[in-house]
Amino acid sequence: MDAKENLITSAQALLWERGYVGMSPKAIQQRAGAGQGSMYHHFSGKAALALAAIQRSAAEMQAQIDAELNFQGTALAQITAFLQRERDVLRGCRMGRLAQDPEIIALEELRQPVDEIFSGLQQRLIDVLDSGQANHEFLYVFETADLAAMIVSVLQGAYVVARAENSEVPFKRAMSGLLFTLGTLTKPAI
Amino acid sequence: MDAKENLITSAQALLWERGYVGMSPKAIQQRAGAGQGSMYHHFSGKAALALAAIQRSAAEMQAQIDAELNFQGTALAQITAFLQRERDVLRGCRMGRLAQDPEIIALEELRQPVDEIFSGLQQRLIDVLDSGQANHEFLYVFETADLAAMIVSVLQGAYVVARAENSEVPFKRAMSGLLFTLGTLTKPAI
DNA sequence: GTCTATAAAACGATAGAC
DNA sequence: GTCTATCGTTTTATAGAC
Repeated sequence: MDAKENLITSAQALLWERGYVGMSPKAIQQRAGAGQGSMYHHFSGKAALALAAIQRSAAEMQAQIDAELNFQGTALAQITAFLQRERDVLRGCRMGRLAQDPEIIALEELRQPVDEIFSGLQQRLIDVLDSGQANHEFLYVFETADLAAMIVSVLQGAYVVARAENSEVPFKRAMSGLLFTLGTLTKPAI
Repeated sequence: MDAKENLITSAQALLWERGYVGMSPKAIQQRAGAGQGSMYHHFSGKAALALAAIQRSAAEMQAQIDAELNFQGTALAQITAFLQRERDVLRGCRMGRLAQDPEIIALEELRQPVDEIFSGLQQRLIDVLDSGQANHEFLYVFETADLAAMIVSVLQGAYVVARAENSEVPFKRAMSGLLFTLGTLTKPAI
């Protein structure tokens, strides 16, 4: 087993569960099955290890997003598929979790990967919506950047509300509401 | 100055900024200008003080929501006014912040006030949307619970994305996108 | 009610042996 | 590379004087 790898995956899990503030070096080491010496040999400290873990998580998410929003089918079909993929709702979003952490937000280098995921996802959605506009899939001309920001926000907010209520129900409702409203943009009222 | 009051408002601020995990008794005391003895005289410990602070914050938010969604004007007008009120975007939502905290979610009594705020806000929005449906303000018949969950989620998620990008821009875009889509539900395509 | 003293454990890291 | 020992600080209290 590669201790350095174990430390990174361990930190990834703890950042997801407890955030930067709630993650201690000791907890990382125990979960990784590594000692103090090992951790401080591979990383200069908690911040450096967290950076490696965040970058890894960001890369994993980016790969998933790239695979999902792949420009096949209509804009609505792509976005629907993206929104309906299986998610561990009550666990929340790895990146959204970090956006709430005061230390992540305070340290530019830790916030940057989080920023890039959200900026990149929005741009991807803008591209999809723009192609939908070009193909006249929508009944309206709209600011695609606004719709993209709204879609990402529904997803992030639905995780938040689900955790608050300790239930997947509000998440599913928010997705249904979003898919309904997006649907009305493509077909006229009855 | 009432030390007990100072301790509660101090804990409210720290919960907002740093969450339960990131808030230490010492920090609460310093911000409140109170000593150890004072805090432990008024509260049995960190959890008890946090509960008082969360309940206070929840009550304040509930009062604000009640004042804002007050059944005057059309459903769209009420929701628009609610969404457009001034917000300290980069500070985020007090309650949404707590929903991400592992210790808040783990302790039923700490999560409950957070749950109630979100459940209550959704119910309020459902009532507003139902009255809009009854008055035939919309072009569509839809599941008002789904739309309510979506609206609350956009708001919560927009805070998250704004913090991730350290910018109010995505928040404003999400609001614009939401108001546009809600608008299309009330008037036909051109 | 508030103060100061005390304390066991955890935090975040360093040092040096192996 | 990993281990153990050590370190100063912070955490989350408790105890008892005032």
